[in-house]
Amino acid sequence: METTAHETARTGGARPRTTRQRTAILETLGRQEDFRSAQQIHEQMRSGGASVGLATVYRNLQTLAEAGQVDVLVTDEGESIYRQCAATVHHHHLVCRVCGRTVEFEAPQVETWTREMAASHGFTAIEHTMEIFGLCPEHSDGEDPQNPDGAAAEASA
Amino acid sequence: METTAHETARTGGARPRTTRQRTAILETLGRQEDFRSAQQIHEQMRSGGASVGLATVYRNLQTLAEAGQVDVLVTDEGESIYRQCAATVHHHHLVCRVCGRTVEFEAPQVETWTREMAASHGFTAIEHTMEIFGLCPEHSDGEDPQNPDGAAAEASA
DNA sequence: GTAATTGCAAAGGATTTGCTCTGGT
DNA sequence: ACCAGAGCAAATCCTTTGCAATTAC
Repeated sequence: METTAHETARTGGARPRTTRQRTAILETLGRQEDFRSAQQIHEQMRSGGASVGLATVYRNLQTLAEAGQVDVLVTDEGESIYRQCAATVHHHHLVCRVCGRTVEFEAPQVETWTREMAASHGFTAIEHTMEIFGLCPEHSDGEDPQNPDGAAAEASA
Repeated sequence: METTAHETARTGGARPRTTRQRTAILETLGRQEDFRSAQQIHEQMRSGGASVGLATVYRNLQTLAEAGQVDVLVTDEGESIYRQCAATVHHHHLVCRVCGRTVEFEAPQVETWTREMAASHGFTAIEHTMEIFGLCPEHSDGEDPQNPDGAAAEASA
């Protein structure tokens, strides 16, 4: 992929440069408490007066995601949405279908259980995804318990 | 589901016409024991001698998915993959990252736990997704012949 | 006979990539 | 100065859609 001749012999030796755009993106992410798509973030930044290219936003989000600095989710429409999470360890999300508000949580027992279950089938190198969607307290009152939106996994704001 | 009966439009059901293509698609799905993308299915059908348009495959898979006759998963690359599952009730999947071999399973305790957890945060109308990926027994030891990328970047959450 | 279905091919939408220019360090 | 990073547009990829020709019923 990349044959870097000049490489600081450092593990994962990518040292991110502090550019105006990168800073702005991180700052924007810091304000979000919900998941947003790259395009939404880009548009939001522009509205806020920042001058950033869409490709740059995509590239940075990708980098940040790989670095584990942001969490990524893929909606059922195949769109990637990002969020800067407080937790740095493996965790899951409880997302409000209406406002996108997100609660992070850990589920040690689920981790254990899935691992055992998978192992019992002879599977290794196990990984998993788990997301919970619902209506947050603010959007629960008097709402229809049967949401017309089937398995919608949209986090629109 | 193959009863050739005269159904009055009562059960809110649109009556799908029995076309050569639709039949072929269903038959192909019946043979699969793993998740496949629309394009893969289409190609496979063509290789098998069937003459079907890609759009038709997409349209039918969409219809079948809505009807609950097939399960859909969205990969981390945003591609939709389909599979005709044995279980008709809510269930999850344990999928091999190499060959796609899939094991269906139920996880009542997880269902319960997530429900309680979400409720404790005041959330209602709870729904969730959970998929497990790994390497099946056959692909656990050796390397991945197609994906020289052992550690997949699963959108863990 | 009539309307649903098919089939291209063109259109869409999200994300990536080539290449040049800019700006950190 | 040097090279990672930014920008923009063209290029990809998957999926959807418009519309005439088919075909099930």
